[in-house]
Amino acid sequence: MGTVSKALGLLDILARTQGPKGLTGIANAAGFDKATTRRMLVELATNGYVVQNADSREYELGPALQVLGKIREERFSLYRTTLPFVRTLSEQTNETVHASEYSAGILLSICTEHSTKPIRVNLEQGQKLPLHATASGIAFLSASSPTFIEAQLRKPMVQFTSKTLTSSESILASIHEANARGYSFSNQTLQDDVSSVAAAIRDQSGKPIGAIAIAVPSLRMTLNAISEFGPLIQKTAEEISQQLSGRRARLSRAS
Amino acid sequence: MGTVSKALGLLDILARTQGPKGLTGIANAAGFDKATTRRMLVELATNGYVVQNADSREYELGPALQVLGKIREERFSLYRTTLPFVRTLSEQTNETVHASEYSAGILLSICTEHSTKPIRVNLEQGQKLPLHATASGIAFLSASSPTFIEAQLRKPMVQFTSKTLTSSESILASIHEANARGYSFSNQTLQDDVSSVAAAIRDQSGKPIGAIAIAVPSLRMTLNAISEFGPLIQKTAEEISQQLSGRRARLSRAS
DNA sequence: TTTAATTGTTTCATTATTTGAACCATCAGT
DNA sequence: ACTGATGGTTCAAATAATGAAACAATTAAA
Repeated sequence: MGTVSKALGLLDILARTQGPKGLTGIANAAGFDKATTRRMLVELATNGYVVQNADSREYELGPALQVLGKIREERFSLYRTTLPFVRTLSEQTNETVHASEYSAGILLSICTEHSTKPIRVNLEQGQKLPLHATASGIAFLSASSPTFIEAQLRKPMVQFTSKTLTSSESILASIHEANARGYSFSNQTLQDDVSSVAAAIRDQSGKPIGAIAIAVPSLRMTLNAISEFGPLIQKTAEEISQQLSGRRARLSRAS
Repeated sequence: MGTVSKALGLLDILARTQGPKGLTGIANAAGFDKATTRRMLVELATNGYVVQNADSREYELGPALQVLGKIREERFSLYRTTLPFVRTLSEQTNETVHASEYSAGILLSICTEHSTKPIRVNLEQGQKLPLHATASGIAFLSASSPTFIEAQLRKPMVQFTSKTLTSSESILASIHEANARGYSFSNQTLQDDVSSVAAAIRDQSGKPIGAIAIAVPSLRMTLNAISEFGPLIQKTAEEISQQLSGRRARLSRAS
């Protein structure tokens, strides 16, 4: 692993843990030496990616991330487009709904709205969704080219739960099912007791760029629920894809 | 410069230039070798910080930045707090208004609203504001501790325009003036034909954490304008500081 | 108050990664 | 087919990263 990835890993740690963290805590979490960790944090700090509290000496995410995030959002905002859809879908179903964007072999959850029910699926900001072990991933694959699918299936697949599918054959079967139905379905493949339905979001050319999913406690994911949520998520994904392709002109005319 | 800083510099380049960029373009802009640049871009890409268009092979900022930016914003959002103030101030004055946050020796512009006048000050997203050469910086310094000021004045100060102040004495004089008036004033110290008034934003303890400024084409920055904008920016900065300290409880009660 | 323990910071010889010139591959235009 | 760009790859040499250990500073315990 290169030095850059290690440093970026520190950002991930700061993002995942709530609140600021001390040097040794970060070093332990990352598995790096104190000295190494510190040098990286200092370097990140001089670039504004983290800030160190002058009193407590603890580190936190820095303003540069906000700046870059906002620039990225202005240029290409799957987030902005999906947000209203995710919201309404979550209100309609009162279940957790999330959109994700493909990047570097995985889907990155970019937009989540939680159910208000006492038992609900909880999703962290920026949760990583492996292609082989999530409904979103299967939906994404089912909208991908055969060569892409092949390449992904050749990669090693982590077994997250006892129900995670890790063989090419079983994944291909899921993909075919998803293609037949128009949406994908996963049952506890990434986390125990979580089931999801998902559909791919596509760009103008039809190439998938992400996915949207409804994540439900497996208890509530009955056949009835599937047949209600499935078509819903399929329709929503299509609407988002359409808005991403065609409607830009119309939107800018209106503003 | 460490490898990490170099890689982060690439992100900066992608942020500054509009739209995607090819490998050689980025390498040239950064002044690194193609091979070096590529290795870094690949590493950034595998972490989601940049994405490469599969067809054009061009690179762009990646979704990880949005994710981290949003997490940071949730935890500590000077941006969210200042945005409404920046907006109303910009409407009131019809001039460019921007807020900035201190990080690693400079102020980072985090929130800008532009004037609608044909001649206006234009400010890039994430513009870096050196402490010695901007009204925001002087305002920030004038709210800082003597030891901090001293440390900053010992650093080398870049001469951006013919009017940039680069001696400790002249900067100290500006700081004292700002303290006397309650707001700072700069005249073409960073860019030609741009004048600004600014005031510091403080946290609970009174320590400055950023600044807010009105940036005006020097032509329009008359004595009248200064005496109108100055007290305005001072009052706004105080309101923001108050909201950052005390009002969190009240706001959450209201929601 | 003294002692011990914890955390942050610096150093420096060792080690491993980064570097960049040269090379190859691919594509677009002539 | 030739030419000039651009993206991508290789590998010995150069350099930067590493981490154990020492040190400092702060906090907790005795």
